[in-house]
Amino acid sequence: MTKKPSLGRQKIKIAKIQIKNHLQVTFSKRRSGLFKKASELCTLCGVEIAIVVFSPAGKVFSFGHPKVESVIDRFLARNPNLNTSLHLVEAHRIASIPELNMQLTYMLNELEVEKKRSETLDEMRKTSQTQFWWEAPIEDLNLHELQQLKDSMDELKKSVTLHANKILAENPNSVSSFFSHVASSSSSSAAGVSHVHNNGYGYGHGLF
Amino acid sequence: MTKKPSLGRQKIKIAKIQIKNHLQVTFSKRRSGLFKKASELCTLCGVEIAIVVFSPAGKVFSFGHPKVESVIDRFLARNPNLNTSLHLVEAHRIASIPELNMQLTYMLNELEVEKKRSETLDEMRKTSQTQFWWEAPIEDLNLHELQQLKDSMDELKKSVTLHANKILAENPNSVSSFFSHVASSSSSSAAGVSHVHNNGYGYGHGLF
DNA sequence: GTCGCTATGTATAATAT
DNA sequence: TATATTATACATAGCGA
Repeated sequence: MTKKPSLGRQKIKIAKIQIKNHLQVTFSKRRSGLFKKASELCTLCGVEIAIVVFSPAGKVFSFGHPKVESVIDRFLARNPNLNTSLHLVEAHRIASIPELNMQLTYMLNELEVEKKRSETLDEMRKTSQTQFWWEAPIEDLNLHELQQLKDSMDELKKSVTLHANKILAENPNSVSSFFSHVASSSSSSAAGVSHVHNNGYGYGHGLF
Repeated sequence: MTKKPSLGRQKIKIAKIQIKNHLQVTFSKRRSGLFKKASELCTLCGVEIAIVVFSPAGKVFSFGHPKVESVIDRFLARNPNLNTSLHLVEAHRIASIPELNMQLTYMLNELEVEKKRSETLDEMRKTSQTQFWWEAPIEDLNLHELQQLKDSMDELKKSVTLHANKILAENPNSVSSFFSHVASSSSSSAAGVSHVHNNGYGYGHGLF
């Protein structure tokens, strides 16, 4: 009984595999290999990762740690682009007050965090005798965030102002006292949210 | 001169690497290895793939064929329920527009305080001679939060636009008075900001 | 952070079941 | 189509520069 020994792993060119059966086998093996590598990378280095693969047949395979969606969300949040913007616009087309509520709650959360960080920096500055505030890397970075937060807020305010002026110009006699209570009422609402500090998106604070 | 020969590749346990330098090297090598494998899978099998990795320092690395965004969009299109914004919409109740106005006004007022405080601290940073704190690697982590905030604000702007236009058509006086209040309360600060640092992903001075 | 090096651990091409 | 076997191609740990 002479059995034919395996030739072992053969070298292949990295080019589209033409034999369909080979392609299917190779895809299956390499896909699992890729996901295994990704899993090891997660464990070894404690990183977040997401992999999405569409097979030649259009079937989707994915790997994610901790979850594909969370990593994608994080990625999209930092890489806004035309495609995702279009998605967001579409999402808002059917969105309503509740979503505005969520968004503003989230913004207020961030503002609270920034305020606390800013206060911490102030405290450090006032009592800094053994350590200067800029020697604390993490807190300093928060200042960076604060700066950018301020810029972003300025942008928002500018937009509001511009648009308000525009509307006023178009509706000169539309000024009424319908919303005149807003300014005086804002302080009470401020107390209602000042404690919000969870790091997720805010829920159910009924701001809008 | 006896030079110590390399021990060659050693077997390792798949567990979190504790030595930081070691972890960094391993992450870099395995990340490139993973991307190479993904590239080969693309070429061999002609598939679409996207990989997103957040390093321990919060830096993002990605690989995509043909593009990360296109694959992610395709993935999200298949999983509409996983869209964060739409998911959160379901968890909210409808509230009133006037309260939205209150919160926005409050937010703008708080912004004034935070902006001033930020500017003060910024001056301290400029007069210091220490290394630039924003070059620290952990910056990206906080930047992520900031990006989310920025995105939320942009989304809010878009949402308010839609609703404002809608309400304007139904009740022009109410909307106008709301914006007139905001405009007057923020005019002073707006004048104080001669320019806006957007970080490359700003929307400029787009109107609502 | 990157790259080169070397010895070795691992993935996998071809094949068979 | 998935899994097992083998011999080999490839990836990479440890160490420097």
